[in-house]
Amino acid sequence: MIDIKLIRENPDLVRENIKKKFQDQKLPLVDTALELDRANRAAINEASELRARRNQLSKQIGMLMGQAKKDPTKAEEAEKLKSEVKADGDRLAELEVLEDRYKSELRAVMMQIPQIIDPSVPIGPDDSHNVEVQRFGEAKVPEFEVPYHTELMERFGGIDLDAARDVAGSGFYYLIGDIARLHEAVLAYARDFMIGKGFTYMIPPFMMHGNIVEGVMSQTDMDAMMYKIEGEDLYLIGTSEHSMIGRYINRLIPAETLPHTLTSYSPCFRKEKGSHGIEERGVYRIHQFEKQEMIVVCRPEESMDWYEKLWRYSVELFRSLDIPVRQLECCSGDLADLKVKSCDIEAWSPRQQKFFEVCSCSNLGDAQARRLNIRFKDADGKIYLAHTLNNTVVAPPRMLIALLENNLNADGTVKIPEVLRPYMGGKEKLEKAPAV
RNA sequence: GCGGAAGUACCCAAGUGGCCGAAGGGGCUCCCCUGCUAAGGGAGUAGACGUCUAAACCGCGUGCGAGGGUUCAAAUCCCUCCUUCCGCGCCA
Repeated sequence: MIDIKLIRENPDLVRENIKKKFQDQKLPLVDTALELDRANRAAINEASELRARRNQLSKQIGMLMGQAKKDPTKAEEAEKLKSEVKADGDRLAELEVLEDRYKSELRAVMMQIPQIIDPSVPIGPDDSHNVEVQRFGEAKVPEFEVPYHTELMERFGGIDLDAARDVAGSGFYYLIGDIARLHEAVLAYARDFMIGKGFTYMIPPFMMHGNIVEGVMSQTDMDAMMYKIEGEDLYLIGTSEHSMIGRYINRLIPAETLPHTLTSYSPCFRKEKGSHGIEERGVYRIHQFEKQEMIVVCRPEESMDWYEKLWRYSVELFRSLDIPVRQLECCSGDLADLKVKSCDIEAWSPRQQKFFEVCSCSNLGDAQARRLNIRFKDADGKIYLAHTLNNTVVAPPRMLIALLENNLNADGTVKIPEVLRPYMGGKEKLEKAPAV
């Protein structure tokens, strides 16, 4: 959400931004917002004048009522004033309804107007125009054939999708034995990696109220992603970012504690509406997965530096697991409405001989902060909206695909990267095992 | 889940319809006094949001857990919800 003042002062900038995001159908919203804003302020002004009058007269009535005990004529005066105040009551009630209506209509419109994107964001209509910025590590194609990841996992007795379908439907999994252990090893390693970078480890709620959902994501994302608990004002989180940012609702953060650099663990639940391609079977796109996340809440002028740091942490982590990656920058049309700038870290798939998304790093600017009222008080006493960022450290089910494929040996075993071995009881490789 | 109590500013806390946007402490800030001190005295201390404004000050409005209602007028009366505490029950 952007500042209404920006629309008042510079509507053309806002329109230009909408065009850059190829959302021309939203252009009329700018005028709608201006109109509602004007009407809203007019209603506020008239209503507060009436309230001021009422307050004043009511005070006089109070005094007259007091005096009426000695002097009965004062009671008549009081009655006269009462009817005067009452006469304004209807108009005030009308204005109050208008105020509420304009306010909520304006908010609804403002929620649809996209965040102003960073000037550095490449312009393009959709994800086909995303830009590869840089590669890290050598993307190798082995001599031997690399099987589909579910087949690899089955080789080590590590997955049962059939039973998961019976129990919860497609999009769920049982991980078993060393694969399950490797999954947890990756999470534990990622957690410690971020703690080593000075981040604070946190485990947030896995459910949240509707108002938090609205604060952290756009309506379209919400419809496509979120599971609601029946009969309760509760949603399952789609990522720990949701409840981690929600934690800051209505907070006035002491400036000296900034930046807040946090790393959170949570399971994530997503509807993943619609059907997906043959390459998204197995544990690639699922309704439930686990993720280690990084969250930063910082001063506005620092958010771009943090953005750079955050995606580099992802690269560093994947490189420490011998997985080649690349940075892919989101173009304007592919950028979610709340985001100022965003990029994906993609891991190399030797089987597909292409990169696939494993991390998503975003600078939300003040968009979430304005929706959720997340502010900080500076040393000079002034109050500003904070900036929020998030990035994946690692989401193990999906990243295991890259891990298994890139560390596959010719003999069919999988090398366990050294950094993970302490979390695997010292084990150096995965070997054939029967499924249980 | 059942029963009971409570939510007032940074903290504690008074306040049951009208000069209450809110007594009194503590804390904090500033000042004064004093050389032996975790002493005494004085002053200040509702922030925030909205509106007005070129902007700021001022003014006005909102604001006593949240949302409704009654009333000329609500911290105060009524309703709903949330949270916390104490019992009982249940459960990792």
